[in-house]
Amino acid sequence: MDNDDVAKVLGETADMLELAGENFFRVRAYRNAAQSIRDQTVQVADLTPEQIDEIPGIGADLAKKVRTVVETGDLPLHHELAAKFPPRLLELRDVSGLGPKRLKLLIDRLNIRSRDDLENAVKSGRLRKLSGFGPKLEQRIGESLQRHGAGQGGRMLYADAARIAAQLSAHMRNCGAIRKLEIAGSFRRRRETVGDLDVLASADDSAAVMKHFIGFPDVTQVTGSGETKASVVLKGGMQVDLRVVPPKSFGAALVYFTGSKSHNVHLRRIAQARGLLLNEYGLFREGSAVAGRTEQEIYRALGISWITPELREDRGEIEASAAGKLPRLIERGNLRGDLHTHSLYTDGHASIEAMVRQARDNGLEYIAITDHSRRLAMAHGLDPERLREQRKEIDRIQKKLTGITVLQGIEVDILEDGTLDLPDDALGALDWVVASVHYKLEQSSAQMTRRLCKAIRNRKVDVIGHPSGRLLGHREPSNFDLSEILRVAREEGCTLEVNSQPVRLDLNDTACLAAKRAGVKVVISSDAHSTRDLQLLEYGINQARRGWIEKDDVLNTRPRKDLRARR
DNA sequence: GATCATACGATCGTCACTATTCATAGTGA
Repeated sequence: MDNDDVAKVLGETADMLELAGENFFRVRAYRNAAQSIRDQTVQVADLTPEQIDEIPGIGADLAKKVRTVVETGDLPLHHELAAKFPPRLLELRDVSGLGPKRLKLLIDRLNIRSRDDLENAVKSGRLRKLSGFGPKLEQRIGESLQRHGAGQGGRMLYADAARIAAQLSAHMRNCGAIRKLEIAGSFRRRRETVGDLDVLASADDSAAVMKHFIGFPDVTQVTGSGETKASVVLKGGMQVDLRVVPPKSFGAALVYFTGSKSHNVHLRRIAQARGLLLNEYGLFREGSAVAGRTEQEIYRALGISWITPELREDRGEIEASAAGKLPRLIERGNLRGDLHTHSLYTDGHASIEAMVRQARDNGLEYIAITDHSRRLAMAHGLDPERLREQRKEIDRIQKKLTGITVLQGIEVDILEDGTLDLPDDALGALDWVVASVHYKLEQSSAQMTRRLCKAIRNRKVDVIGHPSGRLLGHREPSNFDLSEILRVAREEGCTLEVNSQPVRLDLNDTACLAAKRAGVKVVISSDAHSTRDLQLLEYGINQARRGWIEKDDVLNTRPRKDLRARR
């Protein structure tokens, strides 16, 4: 059990307690504990009960329960509650417009037990007849269901897939028969969501590899198993396919299974034009192998240089490679600072000092603390008065700590008319201003374009945070005219954020590419709400790399003194 | 269920928006 597993049990317990009508504060205690555990940088499994008790938000009772979860993988309370509700109920948690109260009503009155039940109830118009429901709610719920079903198509966030991939790779490495191992597919291309994992192994004894693979502890079902191929379903529903190939074909298979499909089609066309045949077994001329052992070998034989998986979408990378003009993509080591982070002043879970120390330990030269502005009441957003208090604390910390520069920033809300949630003089006193939209995201494209452009034109604004506002699997991006936004950003010298939260990754890859082509700089930021979150930069980097972003396209690769050319 | 602290019992992020019972409950950030 790692921290995320433990947190998941507590979080689900909270959900079910809430549904059972439990005291709201008890529910929140479980939720807070789950969050606290997610924030930990050490594994709770390695801690004594006393040490667990010291984690904020965890008292004697929950500490005991955490130990139980760690030791048994389960919690009696969780078990008990789960027995009271339909087994597939938790899949309804994320439906927009459905909270615990309405969900409870649906279970009790309409005997809704799954997504399918709910979908049928919506279709037959039964929802609107319930007291408290009406046509509009019914429609909203129907739309949300559709978005979930179609939009993500059962895909998992990259970060979640990465966790599974790491565990699986560790397991597979214990298999002596394996010579080489890669997880290919969209995971290797670092797409923002991943449908399934394609594991590729090279070995002479494939039977031994098969056996070892099926023995992975999280396997719940073996859906196929032959001599060189096996498919399993893991706990949590992720499908994993394994292919075992001989070493002489490993490179070819890796190209083939990494994709994308359109990239592969393009490669095969090039092979054909040269009188070659490319497939998953190798590159052949008149039946005899020309290449196949490594990817490099294959690309070289096709007359182009190796292309990093993130670029393999047939968006011009093959032409660029042929012309020797592949971009030198941004790397984690290029980033000097993080320009979007939160602290206890609003909805962060760590003190400013803790955030700064962690950033320094991570090798950053500067960090901007950018808490929310007052419009976000739930986060206890800052007004000018509290901003001044925060400035004093930052100054104090800056005096105490060397080796890192602390900037005072803000994540100021862009109000619905495009004005900002704080007056210009308050913003003017700050070192860094992120401006973001957090509500009324469903405006028309014309309205949203105007709103964002107005914010961009405000000279106090340095960067637009998570520009589209999307939440993968939960909320569609808002509509706006990207080329107009880019035109104005370019004109004004304003930058756009690549937010590294796994559920955001916003700008997305194609928008990154559009920004680069429009001459607009991006800022890659963690939007960290805890010290642990500061590591999320990795995911923003992935997305930026998929969007052809190079070091010079990214503002926070510059030294602190060169950050604000704009004002 | 955790935390604070007149040490047992009170307190625990807030507010805008939506839909419906049009003043209020529920949700969402």
